[in-house]
Amino acid sequence: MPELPEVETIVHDLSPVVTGRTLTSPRLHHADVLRQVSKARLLHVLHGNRIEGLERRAKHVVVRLQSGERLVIQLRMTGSLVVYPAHLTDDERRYAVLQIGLRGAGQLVFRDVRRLGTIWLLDDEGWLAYTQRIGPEPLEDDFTSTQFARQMQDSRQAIKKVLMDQRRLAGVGNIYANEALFRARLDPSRPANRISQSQYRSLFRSVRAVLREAIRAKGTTVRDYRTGTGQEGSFQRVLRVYGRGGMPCRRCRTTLTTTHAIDGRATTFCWRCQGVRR
DNA sequence: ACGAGGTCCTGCGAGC
DNA sequence: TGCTCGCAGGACCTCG
Repeated sequence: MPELPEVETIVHDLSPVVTGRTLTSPRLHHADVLRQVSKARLLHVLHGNRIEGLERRAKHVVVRLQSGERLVIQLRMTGSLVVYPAHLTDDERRYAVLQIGLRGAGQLVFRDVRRLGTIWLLDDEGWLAYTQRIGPEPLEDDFTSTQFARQMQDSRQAIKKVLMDQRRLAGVGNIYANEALFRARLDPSRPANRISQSQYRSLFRSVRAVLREAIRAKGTTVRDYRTGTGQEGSFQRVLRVYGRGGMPCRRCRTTLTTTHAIDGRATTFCWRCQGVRR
């Protein structure tokens, strides 16, 4: 579920709460979420360790530990990360995958209903390999429209799919891909290698604008997503296309269309504004 | 090398 | 009411 703006919000909210805390009695309730680390090793490394900082890379939460390792959590569709008081209610314990005591500040809990989320424990070398597989961060100050176009333009695949390809660009998922393409007035199914440089400039600005606005709104809550303080985001109120199939285009009142033709994911667009052939 | 498609999970709402 | 089916914000892996 959470894409770049949601993870940015979670990290922003939780960072001041968890940074500098010593970790106590970690508990893992579902070992099937682990990648490249055993349960025994994860618990051993976490216990007594200290959180140096909380960061975001693409859609992933990165917990930097004093020991030098990084605990990486991919929230995927239904994952959430929340700090609860020391004792969890039954509701809070439900779907808990990993809970870690924070000395003096309750518990850090990774919850995930569908359990598609994953947990990684990486040393410097593992982290380097991990982060190098992911494309550039779209909101970095020095990221340019030219770089952006270079990441996409060699593919014959639909631009929407390419935009969501994490190896090409970090952090854009289905919601913001739909929104950015609408704003740039681009047909989501257009092959990436058939998009002009000026259209790439427009898409670049749209991607950055929509991500920034969504961060300001603390993310988009469709169902499960909550901020680090347990609140709903508010960007769902101003979505222009995502989830609005059958409703009128906010720009021209034409009925919006939803298809699953691109990579099997819900794609909503305005055929008139985005120049889609019917 | 690239792209298509399957897979990991559970919950929910629609439709019968 | 209760069942089945399809769908859901993601990313990885295998196959061709």
